[in-house]
Amino acid sequence: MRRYCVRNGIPFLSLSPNSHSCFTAISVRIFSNKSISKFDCGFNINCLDDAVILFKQMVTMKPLPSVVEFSKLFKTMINMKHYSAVVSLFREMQKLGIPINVIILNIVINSYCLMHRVDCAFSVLPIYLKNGIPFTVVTFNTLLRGIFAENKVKDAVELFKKVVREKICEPNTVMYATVMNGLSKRGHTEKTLSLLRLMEQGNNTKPNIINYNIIIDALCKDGNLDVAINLMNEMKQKDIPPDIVTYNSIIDGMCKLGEWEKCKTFFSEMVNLNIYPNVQTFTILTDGLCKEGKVEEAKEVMGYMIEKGVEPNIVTYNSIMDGYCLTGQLDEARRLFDFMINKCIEPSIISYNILINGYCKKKKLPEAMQLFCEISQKGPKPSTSTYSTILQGLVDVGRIGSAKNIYAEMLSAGYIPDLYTHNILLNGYFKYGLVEEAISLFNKLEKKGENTDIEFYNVVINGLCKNGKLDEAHALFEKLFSMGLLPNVKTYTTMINGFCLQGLLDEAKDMLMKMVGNNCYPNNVTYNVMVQGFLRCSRISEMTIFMKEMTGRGFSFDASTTKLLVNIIGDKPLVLDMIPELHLKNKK
DNA sequence: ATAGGGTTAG
Repeated sequence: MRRYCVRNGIPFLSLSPNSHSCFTAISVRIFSNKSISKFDCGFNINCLDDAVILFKQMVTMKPLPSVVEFSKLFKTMINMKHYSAVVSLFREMQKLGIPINVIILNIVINSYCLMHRVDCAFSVLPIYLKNGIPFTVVTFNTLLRGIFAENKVKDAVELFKKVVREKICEPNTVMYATVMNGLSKRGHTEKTLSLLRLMEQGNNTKPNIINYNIIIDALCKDGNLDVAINLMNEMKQKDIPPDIVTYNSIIDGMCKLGEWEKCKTFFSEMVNLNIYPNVQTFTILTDGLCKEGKVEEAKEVMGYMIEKGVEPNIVTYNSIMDGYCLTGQLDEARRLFDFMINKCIEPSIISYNILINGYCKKKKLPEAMQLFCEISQKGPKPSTSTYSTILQGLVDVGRIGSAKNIYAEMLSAGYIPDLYTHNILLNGYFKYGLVEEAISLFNKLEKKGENTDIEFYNVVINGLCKNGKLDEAHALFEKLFSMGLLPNVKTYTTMINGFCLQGLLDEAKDMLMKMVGNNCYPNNVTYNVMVQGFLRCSRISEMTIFMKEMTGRGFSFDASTTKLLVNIIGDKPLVLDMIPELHLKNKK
């Protein structure tokens, strides 16, 4: 029997079946992301070359290795992110007439999806038909994931409906989970919940713990903890006990609302149920505390977790470092950074990004730039986020020209800007009045038709409003619905503000009605924007009524409203007297 | 041998 063997990193065929250092093709052990110190523990594929060499050997073997071996190889290549190479090798297989099956085709589809080439993924479908290979639920599930990854929510939902309606395949819990996750991560919590309810009605697809966890996490991220906890109780009743993921989501939601007492309650509850907090649970706590500026308490949590035998990981340290940056303790952040290195925990690119961001937020651009240069010499490879962070820093100090240069540098270095990058740039262009530049970039990006989300449109709508192009902004807003993008509270608030700035109070009020009608509820910013609109138009009595509703719901005037009040009616005590609540707030 | 859930930075 022929066997594979590796010596000095070079794989070759061995005909010695009894050699201990050799493994059969079936038991080929392939390691990708984990680095392996010894070669004698199996067949290691550590780079693309290894994979290609192995492939070349495999295709010359007689008899040919089974398609299972090819699948394993391809999967390993996917783990190493060599997606396009998988496609090339697959083409090679086809050329050589090597038999294929549904699994290897699904893997090819996944490769295209991971390359963000859903269009190409679809072009694989005819190969199934030509070879008489039936699609499986995995085929469509992989496609759905790919479509969502390109933010094409509407297309994904359409495909899902088509699959169900035309009974192309029977959706299973995984497919529901994929669609639910795709929807929930893009703000469609309502639809995600509807899908859970739809699953409950069917006989074959009763929701499992993963389906519940997806919607619970989405609700928690929305701050809708009441509904999340109701669902958790529902799970318990249905004999699907919540697990560590469920509790971590709930605790994260509670932390972000600053509900520390409830955090503790759930923490105790999970421990009582023998679900032990893990490093993620504790990191949720350190992160939550740091985000509130309570870095010292976060450090106490870290001490506690170590006491309990749970080792902090890089995410934990990063969260605390970010806490230091947020509270302006940049030196402390830098100490911690060095501490990590001393503990042999290599700072990740995220650690660098946090520190760079810390400097940028303090407007210490030279320090930020220096760190940026440092990593290009040693340390982790900069990420798209690193560039975005620097861009944001430059935009914040008004250095649009430098930002443009860095952006160009980023492109020429082969980085693919993401939504954040473009949002920062567009926002910068609009903010400094480079409207032409902004619109031209927007048109270019929109023409590509992918990688846009609601935040992207929020930036553009806001920019148009602030630059006197309300009509264009409004038209874009209306277009969102036909694109399957759901305006969020920011979108509506931006439009309301746009109307208010032009004195179009009635349009602003209509928009407020519209958002509530679409199950999107005004937040503090929305209320403040409305109040400022009323103020600017001196519609004080309407404002008073509106304000009663606002304070009744627990919202209050923010700094910008107070400032406007001082400017407009600061010396008119008579008007102030008409607004008793405000009087109270100002005295506080 | 292929597809699904929770933590960090912009």
